[in-house]
Amino acid sequence: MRSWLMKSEPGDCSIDDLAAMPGQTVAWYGVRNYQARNFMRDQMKVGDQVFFYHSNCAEPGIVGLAEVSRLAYPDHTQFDPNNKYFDPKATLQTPRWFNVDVKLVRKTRLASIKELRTYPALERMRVLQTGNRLSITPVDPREWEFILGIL
DNA sequence: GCCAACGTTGGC
DNA sequence: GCCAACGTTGGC
Repeated sequence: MRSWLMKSEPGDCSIDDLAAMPGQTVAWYGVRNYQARNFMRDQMKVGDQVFFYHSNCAEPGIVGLAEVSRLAYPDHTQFDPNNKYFDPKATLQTPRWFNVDVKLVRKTRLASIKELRTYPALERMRVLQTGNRLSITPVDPREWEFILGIL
């Protein structure tokens, strides 16, 4: 089992939005970055652990634990011309974008990016590197355990 | 709102 | 296949 960090803009889907979803589950559609897509399509398994992270907001940071609840399948928004994630180069036969489903495990306190940066144990964590823009990053097992310990 | 960092696009 | 221009991300 692997561990991941997945960013979501709270204005788009916050941890409370996730908690209010049927089954507390959300389809992680809209990823349009190949590296992030490949993580979902090629590596994520049902049961993988996820830190749910709020990005591009007043208080960015980890706000909950989640898990992968469905293997990657074609992202339906790529086929819809009226959707902002529409991709004219994608077809039903050759979809370009995939997403997993993510299910809430539990909300946590906010572990802000500012706080996370204070821990030497996390100084190599992907999401804390300057210039990192990947919305999905693998989390080292030691980093996962460390963060669980401070939540 | 600023802007640094990064990914993508497209002309050559 | 290079690389400049452009668009986006996301912390601050």
